[in-house]
Amino acid sequence: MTLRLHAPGIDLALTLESGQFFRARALGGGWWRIPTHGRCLEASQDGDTLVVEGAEANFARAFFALDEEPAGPPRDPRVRPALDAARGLRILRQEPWECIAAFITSQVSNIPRISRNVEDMAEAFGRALGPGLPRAFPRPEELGTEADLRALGLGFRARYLVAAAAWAREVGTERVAGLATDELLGALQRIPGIAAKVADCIALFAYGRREVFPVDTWIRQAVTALAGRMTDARARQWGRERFGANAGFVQQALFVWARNGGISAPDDGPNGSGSSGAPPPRTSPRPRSRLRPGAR
DNA sequence: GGCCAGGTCCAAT
DNA sequence: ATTGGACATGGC
Repeated sequence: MTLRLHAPGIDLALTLESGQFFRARALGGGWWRIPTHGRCLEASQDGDTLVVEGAEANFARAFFALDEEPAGPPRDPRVRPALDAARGLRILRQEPWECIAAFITSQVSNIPRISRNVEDMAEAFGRALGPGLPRAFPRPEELGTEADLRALGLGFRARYLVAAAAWAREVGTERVAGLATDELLGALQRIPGIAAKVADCIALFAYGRREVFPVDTWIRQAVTALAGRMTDARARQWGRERFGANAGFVQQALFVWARNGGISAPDDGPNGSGSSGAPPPRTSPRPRSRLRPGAR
């Protein structure tokens, strides 16, 4: 069964490689394999049409958030370059438990490693989805012990993952789905290993809360370039107040933009204690990892 | 081979 | 309330 879904302006490759979801793999020919929500679908794009195999329309529309209003014009013209760089980006609606685990895994890491860690957890503990297919991400009760996870290379995150799995089993990810956003964030932050940044990512990428503005090292740099140095907590507020219902989208656009070298301002750590004397500005931002320039 | 990474927790101001 | 280190491992 092949689905053709109207997805105006979408850039599927950008969406799947923007660092919000870690299990999409390019199959070649513009096709992607996407294990999510306990199944494996395939997708490609034909202009404004999303072509999907292996899922029913309602499921695909929900995962790709196709019924959402596209982000309106930015209130702040300074983010225009970032939004241009991220044209076609969509925010997916991920499965909450996998999203929780993935963003715990993301701590002090990088996208290639996060992807590998998430894949390793699936291959080690997940249910088989079929011959030749990747495994599902393990359910909370299937995730291994802390020692198992350390053996997979998860490091200090292993303890947090085990705690989050216990929470997901005992409380359940659906129990908090109806909470107001700040209550949801509070509930998530009661899990050891989840603080503001990871909670924001989960609220944004799994619970559809587009009004949050997760602040990581890249966003810290972007906000510094746009509005000057401030603490992460302030930057988070700044983004929420400035971009309102679009904060999450703008944040992800800034993330893509910053990682692609859109920033030239220096950065000095999470608390904005910048050296008062003007430091020699780096002339080049540093040759950081690109977002695979070859990939569409 | 270092440096630093989609952070968080804890102890010491 | 703010701040510096520790935490495990691996990309580049």
